[in-house]
Amino acid sequence: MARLIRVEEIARHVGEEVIIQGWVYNRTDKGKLQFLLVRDGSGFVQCVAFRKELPEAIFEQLAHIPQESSVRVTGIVRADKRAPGIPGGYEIGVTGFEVIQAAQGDYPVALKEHGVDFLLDHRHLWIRTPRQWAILRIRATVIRAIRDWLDGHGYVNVDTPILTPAACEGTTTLFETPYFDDEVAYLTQSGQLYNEANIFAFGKVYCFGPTFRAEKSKTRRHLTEFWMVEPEIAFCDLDQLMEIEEQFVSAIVQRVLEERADELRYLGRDTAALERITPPFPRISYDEALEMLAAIRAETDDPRLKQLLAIEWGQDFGSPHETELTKRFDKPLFVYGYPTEAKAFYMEPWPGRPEVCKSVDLLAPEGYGEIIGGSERISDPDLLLERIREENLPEEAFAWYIDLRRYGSVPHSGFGLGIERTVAWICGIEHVRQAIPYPRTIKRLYP
RNA sequence: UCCUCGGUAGCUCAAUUCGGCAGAGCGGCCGGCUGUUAACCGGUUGGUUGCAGGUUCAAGUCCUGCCCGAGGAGCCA
Repeated sequence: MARLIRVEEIARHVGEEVIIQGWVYNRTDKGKLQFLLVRDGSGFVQCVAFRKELPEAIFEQLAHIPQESSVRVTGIVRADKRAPGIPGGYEIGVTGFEVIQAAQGDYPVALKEHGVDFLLDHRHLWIRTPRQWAILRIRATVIRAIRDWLDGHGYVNVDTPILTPAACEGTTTLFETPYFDDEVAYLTQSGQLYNEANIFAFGKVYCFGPTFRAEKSKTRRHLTEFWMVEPEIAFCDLDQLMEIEEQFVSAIVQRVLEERADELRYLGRDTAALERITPPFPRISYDEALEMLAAIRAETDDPRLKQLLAIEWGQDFGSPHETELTKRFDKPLFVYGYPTEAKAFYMEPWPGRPEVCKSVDLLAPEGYGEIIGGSERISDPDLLLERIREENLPEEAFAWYIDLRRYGSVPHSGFGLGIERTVAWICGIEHVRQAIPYPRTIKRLYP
């Protein structure tokens, strides 16, 4: 009696008669021989049907089944090196075929080249194709690795609000939404301030969810809605923070290598580059980074690059700076000790150098840019108040935040890791919009 | 907000420096083929050239304005 199986476990069923439920991804018509590539959500498998081996009516139905129809296929599993699919190398010799629904009308997403705009308009269908499917499977594994690592290291998941009364950081643009009785709420751009409250109850915490930035950024690294995991740790200084970050990021990458090898292979990812991602990661200071950039500028003959890399002490790095710096390393790169003026108000000053703060960014290799921003936070209430006043932030809104430093303040640190940039880097894809199921960009709210 | 590139069939694109019958491939449909890998071969289907004006005997092509998209800068994860 044939058993229902999932394609991802097909290797365990060689020689058995099985049932696959799924959708017709592609069909190759060879006349008396039909190849169906069927996907069932867990993988893609080739089903081979010969005219002489099936009742005529069934074979005719199979030979005309439209792309993306839902079907139930019965057949014998066999190993065959020629068989395409994910995992591939196995195929099903069809003994039975049942149509659940024949797809109606032409399917828009052909197995051919399409433009970006067309694909994004059809994102609800595009995610069925193997490349997008593989990326989103890896995203799910990244998220699971994140939660498993944090849960396994004593962190408590404490969720923070998405509707907030004010900016966490005054600098970036917020999405505004009407709230009851003529009030206004903002979509969160970080759970950090709430995380800081939560560590005084739980020690080590993280929040994980969507965050929103109304920046008019149009690049391959930006979305207006993106997911971020933000751990925050009590009794933790900047050095300890970097150790946590490199352990954390390495664990995520290694987990994907273990569990999503088929998907990485399908994407054509150079896995050797990922296998190198183990602690420790190189660490350079902002000052050292500036020296490196000056050296790179001196070496290059490209006037455009010279122009792009121009930077003065006090400025934050742009994308070109990050790319050039990370080119010199084959692991993620820590850059710490940014100028205070370039960073948020809550960052602890460097001892003896108030113009520098105890911040650290983690830059991904291969030009994927900043995947983590973090810092040690100010723990002294008076200093925090002073910084809030310097930045002209509304003091009343931060009353609760200053409270945290009054009742048992401790050195503490935290960071935020951007999920889509991390997934894009691990997958080796060109744009973060493919690393989230339904990307939201400045020009796109559909589907 | 700025810079660069683009918008022609359902999709991807072509249409000759210098205006002259709007085309091909793919997809769909019909037929052929027992090992295809985005199959291949033959036939067939398919157009408000982003929008609005203007110049001209004639505009996809030239001019003006607008709309939309992409990549990048700035900002950021």
